[in-house]
Amino acid sequence: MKLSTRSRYGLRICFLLGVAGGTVSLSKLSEQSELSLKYLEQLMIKLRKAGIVDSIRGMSGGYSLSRPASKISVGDILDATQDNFEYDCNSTCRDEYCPNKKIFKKLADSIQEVLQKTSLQDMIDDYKCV
Amino acid sequence: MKLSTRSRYGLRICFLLGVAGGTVSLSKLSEQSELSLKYLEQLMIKLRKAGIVDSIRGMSGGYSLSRPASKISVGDILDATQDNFEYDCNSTCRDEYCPNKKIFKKLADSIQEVLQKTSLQDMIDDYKCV
DNA sequence: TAAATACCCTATCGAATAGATAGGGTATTT
DNA sequence: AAATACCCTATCTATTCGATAGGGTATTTA
Repeated sequence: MKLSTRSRYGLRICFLLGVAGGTVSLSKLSEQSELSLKYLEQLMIKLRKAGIVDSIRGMSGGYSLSRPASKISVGDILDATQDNFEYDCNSTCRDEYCPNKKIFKKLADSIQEVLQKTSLQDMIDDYKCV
Repeated sequence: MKLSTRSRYGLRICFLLGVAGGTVSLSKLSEQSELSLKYLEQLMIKLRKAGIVDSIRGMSGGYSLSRPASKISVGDILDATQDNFEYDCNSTCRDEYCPNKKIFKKLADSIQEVLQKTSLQDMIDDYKCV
C-alpha cells in the first residue's frame, strides 16, 4: 500500500509553489520538478479543478496556490490526485453485510482524518528546520 | 491507494477462522473462501510465519488462530500479507532532506496506529451486530 | 499582432505489478 | 494408506501506472 507517484508529484509541486510564494509558469515548474511539460500539464489540471491551485493565462501567466499553505491539507492534495483509500473489500463485492466493509470504512475515515490534519505548511516547516 | 486483494483475503480467512473457533483444514477454508487450494496455501504460509495462525499436520490437521481474535490486529494481518504503507517519496529517493520523507513517515505511523488498535474481534463483532 | 502561456481531449506505449494457477514433490499424523 | 501441511519455483495473464505524444483552442501581454 503506497501513494501513487502522481500523488507524490502533486505534493512536490504544491510544495514548490508554496515555497515560491507566487505565480510560477508550467515550464518553470517542469524544470524544477524534473517532470515533462505534458505530464505536468495533466497533473496541474487536476490540482486546479480541485481548487488547490489558481491559474493565470497568457504571457507571464502560470500557477499559484489558491490559498495559504496552512489551509491546504495533504488530504486535499491526495483527493485531487485521486489517491484516496478505497475500502470496498473488492471491486465487485455487493454484500451489504460483508464483514470487511465496516472495518474498511473505519480505517478509511481514520486515515482521512490524519491526512486532513496535516497541512502543506507542516511539510514546508519540516523542511526548513532540517 | 487500496489494500491488495491478498490482504483482503488474509482478513477474510482470519475472520473465518475466528468465527469457526477451532482448527479448519485448507480444503475447507478453500471452499468457504472460494479461493483455490494452491493460492490459499501460499497465503497461509505467510500467516503462519507471521505467527497469526497455528497449523497442525496430518490427518484432521489444519489451521487455527494462534491467539484470541481480540489479540490479533488488522495491522498484524496486513503486515503478514505485506501490505504496509510505504513512505519513501519514491523508490530511488535518497535525499535525506526530502520534504516528503518526514510527512510520509508521520502518515505511515498514524495509519499503523489505527490498524493496530482495530482487532479481528472488532470485525467479528461488527458482523454479528448487523 | 506575435509570442507565451494555460487549457483540453485523446491515444498509446512500455514497464511494473498483481492475481492466479500449476507442477512436483517432502514431512507428519492418524 | 490416506489425508493433511509444508516448500520451492515457474509461469501466464490481466490490469494498472507512469509517461509520452499529437494536435489543437483560448487568453493575455508586450
